[in-house]
Order: sequence, then structure tokens, then C-alpha cells
Amino acid sequence: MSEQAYLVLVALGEEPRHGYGVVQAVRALSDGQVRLGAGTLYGILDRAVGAGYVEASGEVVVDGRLRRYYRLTPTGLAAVRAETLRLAELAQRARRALGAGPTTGPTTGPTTGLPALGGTS
Amino acid sequence: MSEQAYLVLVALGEEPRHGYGVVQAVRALSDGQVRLGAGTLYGILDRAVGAGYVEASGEVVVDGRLRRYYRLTPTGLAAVRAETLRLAELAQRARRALGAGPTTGPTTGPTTGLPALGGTS
DNA sequence: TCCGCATATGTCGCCGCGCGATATATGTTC
DNA sequence: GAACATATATCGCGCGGCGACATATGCGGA
Repeated sequence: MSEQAYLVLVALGEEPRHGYGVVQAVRALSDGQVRLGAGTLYGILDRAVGAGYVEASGEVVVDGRLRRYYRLTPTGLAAVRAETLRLAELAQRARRALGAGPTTGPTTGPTTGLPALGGTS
Repeated sequence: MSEQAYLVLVALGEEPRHGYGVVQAVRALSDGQVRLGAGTLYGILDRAVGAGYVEASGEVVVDGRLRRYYRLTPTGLAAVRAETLRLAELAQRARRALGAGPTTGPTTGPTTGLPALGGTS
């Protein structure tokens, strides 16, 4: 499960949402760092529905615009909970493995400024 | 940064390792759930070297077999620490978001913004 | 003796999937 | 009426995960 897909499930775990609402929720959840494109959103949504994690939850028209809602299934909720636990454990193990380094704190202020792992060459 | 790439950096953060050692370390780190294939490993390693996160650390022959060692650079260490912090925060947010169900009760609003004191460190 | 497995390196191609671009439509704001 | 936010959905590019394959040594069992 990709991180984007995970964030979508978390967003739907809070409450049923429509597509555009998921995009906004994910952006908020990730502190504005993850911005889902339309292609990403519907690809993830379709696969999640296929996996039985998400299901359509009805359509509502608000201000003349259609909202197609999705909700997490019990299976999806279990999956996202399990993934959350796995992530938390992984982070904890990583922290232990890396030990307390020189700058253990968040070093708040400047953005990390670290190069991306794929682009720079 | 993918989870596989992250795990490789964590494994190298513990201590310098050779390729096969990284595969074993990642499997251990992920509780046997993530098994790196050769293609995955060297792809990640090459990109990580290109990004300045990892560098070659010498070659040793053990039992007639060549071991090519890699080590994390200071930049790579900073990156993996930052990613660890990001992951931990994400998991914590997710737990809070999932903890308060959709319509659990009258307090459907903001999930009591009280900061979690003394988080798991 | 020889077969298979673990150790150890590396390459190649498939394809899943993230993601920007694009299309379509309505309400609001300036 | 131009620009933007809201709201939907599709298409194709390309990165990257990952299995398959190639190659080589040491070891243990049949």
C-alpha cells in the first residue's frame, strides 16, 4: 500500500467524504505536503473499492454540484488501523536503529532542503 | 521516498553493510514482511548514491566471496532521520483521526486538539 | 559425487501506479 | 466576463518496484 493510498483511507476513516473532500483532507493530514492529483485520487479510489476497502456512499447535490461520497468498509478500517500500527512500529524501530543523533530534535525552522531521491543526478 | 528506499537507508544507518546484508537487515527491520529483490536493492542503491545519501565504503573478500560495502553519508543520515520523524507524526495523526470515529458521539467536531504529552519516544 | 541452498554480485524488462494534463460544468468574486 | 474554487472523470507518460535471469563460491546432505 502506497502512502498516498494510505492517506486516502485515513481521510475516509475520519468520516465519509466526496472526492474533492478527500483531496483537501489528505493535504491537511500531511501538513500540506501531499497534494493528490485527480488521476491519483480516482486510481486509488477504484483500487480501494476493488479491494473491498471503500464503497460508494451515495450522491448529493450541493449548490448544483454533484458530490459522490465514499466511505470506509469495516475491512478497510481494519486495514488502515493495521497499517497505522505497522507504520508506528517501523518508525520506532528506525529511531532505535539510528540512535540519538546530533540533531535529534525537529530542528524547526528551515525546510530540510534535502534532495529528492530520484530527480537529482 | 518509497518505503523500500527508506528501509535501505535505515539499514545502512545502523552500520555500513554490503548488498546482501542490507537485504537481510531490511527483512529483519520489517519483521520479515519486506523482502528486497536484487533489482529493487541495486536500483535504490544507485539512486541513493546519486542523491548523495549513500557512498561506497570499500570491498572485502570473505570466504572467497566479494562483499561491496556501502555507508550512509551525513546528508543521508539527516534525510532518514527527517523521514522517520515525518512517519512518526503521520502515524500519530492517523491514530488520532481513526480513534475518533465518524459518528461516535456529539463531539463530532475538532478532535480535542490537546497535544499528546510525552509521546512515545 | 552431485544436487540444492545460502551467500554474493549485477542486469533486464514488465507493469503497477503516481501524477500532470485535459475535458466538462456550476457557483462565487471582482 | 475573466478568474478561481468546487467537483467530476479520463488518458498517457515515466519512475521505480520486483521477479527472472546470469554468474560464482562454500557447505551440507543424499
